[in-house]
Amino acid sequence: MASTAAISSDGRPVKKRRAPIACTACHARKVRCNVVLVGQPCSNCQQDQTQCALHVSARGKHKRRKLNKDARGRCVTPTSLSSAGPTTDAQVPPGPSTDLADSNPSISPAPEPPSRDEYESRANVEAYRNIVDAVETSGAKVPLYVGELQSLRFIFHVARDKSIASKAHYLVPQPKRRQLSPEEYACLQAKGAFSTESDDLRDELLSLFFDYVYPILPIVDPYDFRRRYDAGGVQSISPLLLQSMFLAASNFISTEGLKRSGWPSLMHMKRRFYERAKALYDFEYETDKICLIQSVLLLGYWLGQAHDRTDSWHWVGVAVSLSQSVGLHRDPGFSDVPPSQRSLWRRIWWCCFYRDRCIALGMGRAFRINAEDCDVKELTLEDLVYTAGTSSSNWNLNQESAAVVARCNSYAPLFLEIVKLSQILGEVLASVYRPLREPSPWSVVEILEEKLARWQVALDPRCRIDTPLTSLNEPMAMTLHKYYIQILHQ
DNA sequence: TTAAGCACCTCACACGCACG
DNA sequence: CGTGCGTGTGAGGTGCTTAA
Repeated sequence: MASTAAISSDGRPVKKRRAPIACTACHARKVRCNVVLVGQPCSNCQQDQTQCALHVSARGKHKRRKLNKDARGRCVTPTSLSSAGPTTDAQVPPGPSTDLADSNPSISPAPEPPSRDEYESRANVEAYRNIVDAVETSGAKVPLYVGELQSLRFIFHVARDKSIASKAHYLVPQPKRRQLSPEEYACLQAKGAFSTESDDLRDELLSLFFDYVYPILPIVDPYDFRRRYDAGGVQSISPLLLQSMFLAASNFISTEGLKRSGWPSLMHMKRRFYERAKALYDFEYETDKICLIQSVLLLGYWLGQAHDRTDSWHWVGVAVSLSQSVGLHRDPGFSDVPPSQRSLWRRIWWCCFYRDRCIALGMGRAFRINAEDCDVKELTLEDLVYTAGTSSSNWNLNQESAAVVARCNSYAPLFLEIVKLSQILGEVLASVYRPLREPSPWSVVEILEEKLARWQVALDPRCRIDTPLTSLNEPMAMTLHKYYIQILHQ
């Protein structure tokens, strides 16, 4: 009755499948609803100009009675009668049974045309397979995250392709840069978005970046960055990333450096770097999401004014959102992602984590990252230290770049401690920021105090302000960062 | 055209059985 | 004995059909 046998073009009866869910209006009128096929509003609601709301199912919420063992087998219900009759497609058990039918042509029914649902799944599988097959091609790669088994990966699951369904992270060819219209290009040019500054100022800003920004926000791989910079010059660096690095580094420029640069004031300089980067971001110039995340994290260094819509809070939110969209919050597991990429992704994720906690503390708001939704491995020294080759002379970098990478290596323990402190800070914030809950009991405060005390005891000696200098070559910036950690702790 | 009775479909859970 | 799979069954839901 419900599944009426309509007649197909070749004369065979075609079973009409029921919709898995009907809208409240169709449900009330007891008429066929196509909300699943066409989306809201369904055809009936559209025709009647009524609101199309989905009916909340109570299925599965009712506790079932225990079955009477004796009654089983003897009692023949209408359901069991219907099951004994001609099987509907819904009653065909999934998996091997269909394969068995396929292997025996004598008992296999005539092939049926795919249903609409099946057809759409096949088309999606094909589309995603093309992406996955493209992984083998050479050239720049960007991450693709297909989520959990109940999301896009479900499509692969439908296709019973276990090798695909077991992975969520992929590296796929980087999409081509969007073709800018002449007006857009002229606008970016007018803002100076492609300006690389004079050689002296650029080198000074990049040097400041790696000494003052990188130790507490190691979002780029210094070896990879300097190697590309040495080989391909400034043209090999993304304009968006470059302007963002300039912005972050300009906070640390000396008075003499500012005078030499020719900019009228520090504020003027920072505003221009920010406007250039923001213009590149708004025109969607950059297609590599990893590069986008690195850049927007740095844009968080723009403090702006009280009424600014795009302040640090905004940019950290964008960075966290983008990171989650490419799956940086999840461990890549068995995915074919090389170790160097995994390390970089981990660093970027923990940078997001640290900035999220830090901005939440500074602005007195709730943090965005729920630690329970993330299973990224803890950061280690190996993720932050470039060790290939025994000495910097083997690194295939020029002398200046090798010195930068060596200094970055020495800063590594600082960020490890910052991450540990951020994790405790998150717990402290969660215990304080409870608008709808009872204040945390004193016992929780004591536990957190103990955690902080334990962190201080276990603090890496290289990060302590009371530890004597290990070497006369220790950079001045190191001392500054040690004090920063102490302030963060207090 | 609309309202509603009711056949039967779908889902989730209980249970039995095979297998390691 | 534990685990996984297949099957039976109760409950909720859909929508065909018919009467008003």
